[in-house]
Amino acid sequence: MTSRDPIADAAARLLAARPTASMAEVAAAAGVSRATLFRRYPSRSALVIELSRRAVEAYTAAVEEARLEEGPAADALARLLGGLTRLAPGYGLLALQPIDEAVEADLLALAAETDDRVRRMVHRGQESGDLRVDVPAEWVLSSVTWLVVAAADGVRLGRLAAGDVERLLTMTVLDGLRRRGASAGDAAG
Amino acid sequence: MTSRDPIADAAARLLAARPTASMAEVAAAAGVSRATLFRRYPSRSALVIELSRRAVEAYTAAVEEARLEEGPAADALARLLGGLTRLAPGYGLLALQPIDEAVEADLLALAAETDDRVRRMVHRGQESGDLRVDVPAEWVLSSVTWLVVAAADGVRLGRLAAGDVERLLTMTVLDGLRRRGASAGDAAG
DNA sequence: CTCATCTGAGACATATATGTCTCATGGGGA
DNA sequence: TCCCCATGAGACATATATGTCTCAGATGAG
Repeated sequence: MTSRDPIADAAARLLAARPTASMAEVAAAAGVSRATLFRRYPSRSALVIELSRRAVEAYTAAVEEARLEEGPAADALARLLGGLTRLAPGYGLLALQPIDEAVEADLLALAAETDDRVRRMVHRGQESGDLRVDVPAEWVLSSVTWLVVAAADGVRLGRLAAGDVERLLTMTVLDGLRRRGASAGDAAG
Repeated sequence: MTSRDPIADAAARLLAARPTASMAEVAAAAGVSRATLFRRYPSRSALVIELSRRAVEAYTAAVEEARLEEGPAADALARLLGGLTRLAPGYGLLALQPIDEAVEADLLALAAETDDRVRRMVHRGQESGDLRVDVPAEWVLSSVTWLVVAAADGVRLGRLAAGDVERLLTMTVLDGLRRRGASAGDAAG
């Protein structure tokens, strides 16, 4: 996950994994001094807002790139998982940072449009027989979001190989959500 | 999730959902004053250690109650999910609290024995043909752990009904991890 | 070589959180 | 009714974190 701002990237990774980290620790993780961090971001709150904005943008971009309206829903879901797997190490648990409520409301509103695209993909998959109908789109959204965090955490702890997680995720999520009887590669049940 | 100590229960729930909450906020959530909280737990660190100990104990008890050595592994996994679903609201993200490294090492060692029981259940399920063999036990452990957190989070946010989550989890996790061709209730593929 | 820009280090002020202590109050048991 | 225990509230001290500022040094461009 790359961005134009290595300080923001390092900060996001640290705060995603360690929500209670101080600004001194964030600066150290970013390889700069506290003074430089504060030159770039005037407060911890400003930093968290910026990182949260980037997280929502990255999520929206990943959903865009997954082209959820194209092809079988299962394939679209696989593409989505690929994109989100790349985001999770840097953004996964950032939502745990305290943030101004008005800003949070704005960000949630932005993310809501993107969430809706995912829901619509789930619904069309259920209508086409591609995805199981006994699972609400809400659960698909939640489980996908948290499983990419699980994958990132497993890699961070050295329990999973980074090269394996996308395949594992895709396999297990698809088999958990696909309609019974459908298999990988099938377009019909 | 009930315990003999309502202060500890409330503290665990708050810190699981909001890792950056202060002791004042913990006290408020527990319905006691800061003075009383400090009478019961001499420091934030002491509180976090106690809550972490309880989390590991509860995890161990849930794995014990799931009787992972009995019956088909898929059934054992379903029982485990049921037990862990009840734990997640109170303990899910508690691991994000900073804790003394020596204490953490002790707790990890305790949890490791319980983790091994889960791994053994996965292995015997793979040997018996009950669970898919292309997914490492590590991923089973990770995904189960984080999906129960996802379920708890979904309920907390009002997106999922508490009564539904165990069924949704069990269905989707089992279908994601079961060997291809096996179905609910089957003992053979 | 000079100058502008950026940075790190550390001092300092402020804010917040933690932890301690004291006193008044309330509840329950004898 | 009395006494003991537990509690809340708030004051206070200490620690930690945040945020600001200044100065020296390094780097790169002209």
